[in-house]
Amino acid sequence: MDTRAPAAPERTVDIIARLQDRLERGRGAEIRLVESILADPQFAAHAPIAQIAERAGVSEPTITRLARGLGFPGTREMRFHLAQALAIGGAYLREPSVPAEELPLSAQVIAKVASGAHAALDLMSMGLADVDIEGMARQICRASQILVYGTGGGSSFAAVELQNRLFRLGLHVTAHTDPQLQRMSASVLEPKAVVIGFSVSGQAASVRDAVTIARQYGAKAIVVTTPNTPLAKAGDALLPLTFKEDGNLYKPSSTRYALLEAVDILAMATAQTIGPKVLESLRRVRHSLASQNIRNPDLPIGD
Amino acid sequence: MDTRAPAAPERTVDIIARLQDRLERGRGAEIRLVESILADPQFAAHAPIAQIAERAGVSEPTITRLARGLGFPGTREMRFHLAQALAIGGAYLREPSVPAEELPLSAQVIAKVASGAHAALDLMSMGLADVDIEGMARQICRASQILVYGTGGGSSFAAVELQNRLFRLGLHVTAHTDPQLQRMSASVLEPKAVVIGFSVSGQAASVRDAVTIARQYGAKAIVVTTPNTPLAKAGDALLPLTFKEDGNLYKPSSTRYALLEAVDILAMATAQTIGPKVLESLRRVRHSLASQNIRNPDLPIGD
DNA sequence: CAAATTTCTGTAAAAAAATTACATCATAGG
DNA sequence: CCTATGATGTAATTTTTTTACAGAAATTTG
Repeated sequence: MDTRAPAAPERTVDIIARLQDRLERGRGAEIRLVESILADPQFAAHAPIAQIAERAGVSEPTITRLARGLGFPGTREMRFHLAQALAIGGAYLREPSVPAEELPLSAQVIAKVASGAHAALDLMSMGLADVDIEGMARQICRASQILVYGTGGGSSFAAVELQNRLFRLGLHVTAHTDPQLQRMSASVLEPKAVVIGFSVSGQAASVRDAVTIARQYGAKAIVVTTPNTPLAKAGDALLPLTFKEDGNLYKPSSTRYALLEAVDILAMATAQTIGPKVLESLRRVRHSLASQNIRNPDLPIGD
Repeated sequence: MDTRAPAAPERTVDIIARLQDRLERGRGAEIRLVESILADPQFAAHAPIAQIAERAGVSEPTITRLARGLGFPGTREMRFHLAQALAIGGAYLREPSVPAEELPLSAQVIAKVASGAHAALDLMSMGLADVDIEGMARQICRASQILVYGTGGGSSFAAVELQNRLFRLGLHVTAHTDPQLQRMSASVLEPKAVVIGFSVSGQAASVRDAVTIARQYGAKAIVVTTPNTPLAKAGDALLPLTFKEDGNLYKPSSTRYALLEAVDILAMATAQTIGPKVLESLRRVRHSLASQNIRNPDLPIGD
């Protein structure tokens, strides 16, 4: 029997992304198979394995092996996930194969934006596999004060958003998007402060300076940025930002979705580390809003 | 052999509705089976037929018969449609394929955030099928002035973000997150202005007021909000916000991803409507940043 | 550069799953 | 109360999937 344990599946990433990933890594027969599945996923989702194998020019066991390789227990599970991906992402599958010109403009725009966003999230998730997020969360919730830095469209947005998420947890957090304020605030830190620096490019000088200054005064620095950049090297702990721009100039950068994911992951991990007592803080935030005009408890906190 | 031609499948009606229909019409064993499938469609969509039969307390052929009765050639097809229906219904959206308890905390957090984000995007995309985004884009790019309103965490974030995206296109756009400024600015609009109002709840009084005031002065109003809410009724054109909160209190609301998608769709559609001359505006924005420290042309504009 | 080892991949056999054929049982109509 | 129709289960059959194994290809090592 083949006793290799199935490779750890990339559990958070959708099946199409995983299949595309295999195109790079895989070998002969598997590549033919994956190409064939991606070329007509609809077919692969219903057809018996024998027919899929025939079309792809591979043997039947290769299909079972692919399913296992992707982390599924068998082909039935792989089919299930393929069917779901098709239902959802008809648009975002195989961008090039759909002659975009034939669709109405609205549908094209939706497809482009959604596929870019999904792809950005998937890529980001994949790069996070070996990151010690728990450790970062522990540092954040032990900090006496938290300063978040980010400059420029995407990064300042992420910094502000992280401030919004962390203050709800009852933490002392301040975001600075102004370069001067970043350097200034870093030089008057409390002891046991933690700073968090965002920069997509990893080049933002003010953020790097602020991080460096903060560390000189004994603060810990978490940086959310592209690996092997000046900022990445300046921090204590790196949350790597993985992204790929698609060069569509009309479409806003999908990297913002990856940044938002990074923010949410830090915020959620911190909330869980603090534990149930954050629920009280969240309840109070909600309560203060309830006095306004928002009654539905299913709505997100704060509109 | 059973020579009855399979009944023509009701392609227009989804499988869940058809199953519910069977509950009325059907007989003993079939009813038990359908009840069992509807109780846990997840399971029915991937379990082997033998297990489904056992749970429902029916024999295996009954399942094949049900599938035929619904108009499918066999159980494989029924499974396929069930999986798709589940995906669309949002009951199951890119859940990790492995029980969460076995994963380390970090991986759980990543999985929760990522699957929530994917789900929010998918749900949003689906609700956009019949929306006249082109029309909205035309109005935006013809406007003499654009005012964007949003109050509260998610909605103000979206308003500011849309401002960021539209000013890059060379448009005259201002976002207001302050309730007083919203009402005030709406009452001093230029002729041929367009206002865009964001509210997740659809209840935000200041946004609704501003939209109403703006329309009294002849401006067109696009609203991005939940259908059938006060704000939705107050606008000229609705970009419907479709979302479902999952009740995980530790996780930041995934609805922000849907808002970001709405922003990007409006921005991209507008950019395309304006056409190639926006590229010049975008180039200038980039150029002004290049004088700073950012050299890599693959990076998103503005970090 | 050849030998050895590891990794792929197909064939064929086995196991599992789904379907068919048929017998039985229940039920509605006479 | 019997008969006829249709529903349901059992068992046999067919189809589909998976496993086991062996040969081929690729990679590493001496």
